[in-house]
Amino acid sequence: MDQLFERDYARPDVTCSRGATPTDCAACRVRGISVCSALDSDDLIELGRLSRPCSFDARQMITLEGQTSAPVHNITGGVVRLYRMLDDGRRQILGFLFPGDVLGIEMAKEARVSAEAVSDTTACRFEADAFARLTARKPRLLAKLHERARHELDGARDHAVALGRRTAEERIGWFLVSLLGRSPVQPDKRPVIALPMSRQDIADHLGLTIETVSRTLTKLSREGAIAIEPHAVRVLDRNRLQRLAA
Amino acid sequence: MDQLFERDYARPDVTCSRGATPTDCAACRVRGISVCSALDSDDLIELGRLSRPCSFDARQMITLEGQTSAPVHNITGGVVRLYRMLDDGRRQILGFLFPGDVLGIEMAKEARVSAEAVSDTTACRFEADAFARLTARKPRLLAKLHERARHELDGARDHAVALGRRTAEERIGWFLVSLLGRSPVQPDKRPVIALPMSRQDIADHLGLTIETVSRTLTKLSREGAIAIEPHAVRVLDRNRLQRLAA
DNA sequence: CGTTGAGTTGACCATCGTCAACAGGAGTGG
DNA sequence: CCACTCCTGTTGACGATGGTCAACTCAACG
Repeated sequence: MDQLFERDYARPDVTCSRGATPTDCAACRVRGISVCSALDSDDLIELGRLSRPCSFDARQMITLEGQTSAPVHNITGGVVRLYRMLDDGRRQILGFLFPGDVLGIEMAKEARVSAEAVSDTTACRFEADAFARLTARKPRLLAKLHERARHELDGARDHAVALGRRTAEERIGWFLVSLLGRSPVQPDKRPVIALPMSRQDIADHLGLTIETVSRTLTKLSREGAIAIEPHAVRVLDRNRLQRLAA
Repeated sequence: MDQLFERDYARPDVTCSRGATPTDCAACRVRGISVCSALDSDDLIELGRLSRPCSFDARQMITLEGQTSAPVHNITGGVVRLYRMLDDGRRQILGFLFPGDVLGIEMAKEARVSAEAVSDTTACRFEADAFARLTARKPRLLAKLHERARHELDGARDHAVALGRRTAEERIGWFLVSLLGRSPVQPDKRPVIALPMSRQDIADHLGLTIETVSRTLTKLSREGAIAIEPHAVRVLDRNRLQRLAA
C-alpha cells in the first residue's frame, strides 16, 4: 500500500489549447446525444458563443480536485478518466467519460474530482459562471442537466454495488458489459470492446490490483468468454458476461 | 454467499397510512433544511396541497426496486435505508436517509432502488406525476432538486472511494464520521453517534460482513477511539476517526 | 539494440469472509 | 416470576479471495 506513493500519475498544469473562435454547435458530432439537444437553434447559437473548442493530449489534466470554479466541458472526442485520490496515493477512478458526456455538471464551487485525458481528447469548454448564468435562464437546459445528474447518480450506485458486493470476476464482467453498452454496435459480428485505458485504470476503477485484473481477464479468455486483443477485448460469450454483470 | 438467500429482508406490501388532509408545510419540522426552502410562501401553500403526510413502521417498505412512477417522499422523521439487491440475495445499502432528505428525486419512470424504514418514520408524500408537473413550472424548485442530486452524486462517489480503496477499519471510521456530520451537535460533550440501523445494515452499506463490523468496532473500542453503547457509539478520539476517514 | 513501461504469471501471504458457538436482552407463555 | 425462544451481537478458529512481491515477456522508442 505504501509503494502507491511512488506511482506516477501525470500532474501537468491545467491548460487548454483554446481555439480562438466559438464552437459551431450546429455541426457538432455529439449534438443530439448530449445535453445541447435540449436547445432550439437560437439557443444553440447562443451556446456556441459561450463555448470554445479545446483539446487535451493523452495524460493531460483537465480538472484538478480542489480547483475552484472549474469550467464545464462537453466531451466531443477521446476518453477521460474521473477520479479521487486518498492522501497516501490510493486512487479510485469513478468513471470514464466518452463523447457526449459532460464533465463538471456536479461541480459547484470547488471540484471534488480530478479529470484527466486517457487518450487525446477534444471538448468544448464553458467558463463556470457563464454556464451557470445560462442554465439559470434556460429551464429546459437545466432540466436536461438534472436528468444527466440523475443518470450519473444511478451509475454511481451501480458502481457502489459492484465495489461493495461483487467478486473480482463479476466486477470485470460488469465493467465489460457497461462498456459494451457504450460501444458502437456492429451487427452480425462478435462485438469488440475498445479498452483505451490501462490495466491500472481498470484496477483503480474496480477496486482491484493490476495483477487481479490481468489474471481475471486471462481466466475469462482461457474459458472462452472473451479474446484479449491489443487495447481491446472481443466478446465471444456474451451471456457469460451478462450473467456475471447481472 | 449462498446462504444469503435465506436472509430475511422484510418485504411487505408497499403501503402508506395516508393522512386525509394536506400537509401544513409552513409548520414543517424540516422546512429550511429541505428542498422546500426554495419556495416562497405562495408556492409553499401549493406544495402543501400536493403533499400528504404519511408514516411507516420500522421495517416497512416505502419503495420497491422496479416500481413504476414511485411517489416522492420528503422524510420528516425517522431513518430510511436505500438499497439494491443482487439476484442471489446480496444486498448493497447505498445510504441512509434522515429528516430533511428527499427520497425519489432520481426516480424517472422506474425506481432503481428500494427504500425501507429502519425505524418508525414519517414523511410527506407527493405523487410522481403531480410532482413532475410542479417542478416543470417552478425553475427554482428544479434548481434546488438539481443541487440535491449533485450533492447525492458527490456522496455516492465518496461511498465508491470507501468501498473500492479503503480497509475495513477505514470504512468504519468513514461511516462514523459521516454520521457524525449529520448528528445534532452537543457542545462540550463527547459526541454520541446514534446507530438506529443494525450491524447487518452497516455491513451491507460498507461492503463487509457483520462479523467484520463487530470485530472492527470492538477493536476501535479496545483502543479507546470509541465507546460502544446500545444503538449508539460515543466518540472518544475524534482525531483517530478523522484520520481513518481522511 | 538497449531502455522503458505495460502486461502477464507465479509463489506466498494477509485481510476479510465463513462457520460455529455463545452471550445477553426482549418478548411470550406457563 | 421464571423458563423458553428468538434475535442481535460478539468472539474464535479456519480458509479463500485477492493483494504483495518478484521475475519475465514484449512492444514502442530512442
